[in-house]
Amino acid sequence: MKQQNLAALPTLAALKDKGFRLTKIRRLIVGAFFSDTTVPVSAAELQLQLLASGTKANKTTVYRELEFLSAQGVIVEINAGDGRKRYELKRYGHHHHVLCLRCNTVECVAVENCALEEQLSGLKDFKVTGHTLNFFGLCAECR
Amino acid sequence: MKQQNLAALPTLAALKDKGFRLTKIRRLIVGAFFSDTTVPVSAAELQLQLLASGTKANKTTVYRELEFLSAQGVIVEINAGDGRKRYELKRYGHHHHVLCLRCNTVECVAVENCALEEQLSGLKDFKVTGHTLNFFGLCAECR
DNA sequence: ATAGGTGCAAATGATTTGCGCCCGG
DNA sequence: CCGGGCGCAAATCATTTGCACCTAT
Repeated sequence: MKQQNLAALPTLAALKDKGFRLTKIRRLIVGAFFSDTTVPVSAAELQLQLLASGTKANKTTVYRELEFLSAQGVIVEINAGDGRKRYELKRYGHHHHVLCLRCNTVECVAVENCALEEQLSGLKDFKVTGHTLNFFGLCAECR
Repeated sequence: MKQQNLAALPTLAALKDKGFRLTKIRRLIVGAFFSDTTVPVSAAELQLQLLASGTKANKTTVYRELEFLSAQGVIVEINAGDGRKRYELKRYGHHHHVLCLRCNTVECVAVENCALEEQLSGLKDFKVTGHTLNFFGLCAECR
């Protein structure tokens, strides 16, 4: 059972190189992000995933690990606008999100010809460093 | 002092026509949205504005009024991604927001050639009804 | 008078923090 | 061994809800 999530290994090795420990929970969480690369997860969902795979992790620990992995640039925070934050693996392909207004699930999408930051106007002295773009609607099941 | 916020009067009249009461707090809140049309406000900020203009309003009342005005289509909810919701007057000119990462202020901006929803790809059966686009960066004071 | 509004206090829900114990290197 | 990690409980913060009182119409 140790051979799963090979994709996570370089990231784990990098963390270790930086002097951080590779605890069981950390391995599992990083592994989870690498095994499900399509849907951003919330802290609670991640805690449930761990539980489902047989590991009880404290809520606080999950929050702290998400904060840690964000700080390390492994994952990024997604804010869907419903109360909870979600996280996904940081990947350099730029993309955006689609949210179902009924069931609150989040999907990733691409936008063609995305050069939004160059198209801003009316900005007085504002240094833009990034953006988020969320689409809202109804997913296949909720329509 | 009764002649201020003339711009709010049609909206107030419309609410009255629908059978809702024009209480002092309601008039003041609608008036506040019409008098400062540039910056989305949070519930707490709005409560402070009322206080500053001499009216004590309960936090709960402010939240309920914001919910009410949203439901009536007078204002719209903006989610900046920091914990708090903000609201601004609903206007039909489509625009987006710029957030300062340091002081969390929000400004409104226009994006040229904005046809985002037509540019989505890879969406399986998702019915898109709207979007939010937030830019992040540093405002003039925080740079 | 009467339904819509308001205020206060308590509940909720997500996230954070303090602190002592534990374990990976 | 020892500092980073972990769990538990309590604290925060924004927002919501229950309930009794108030007031615009």
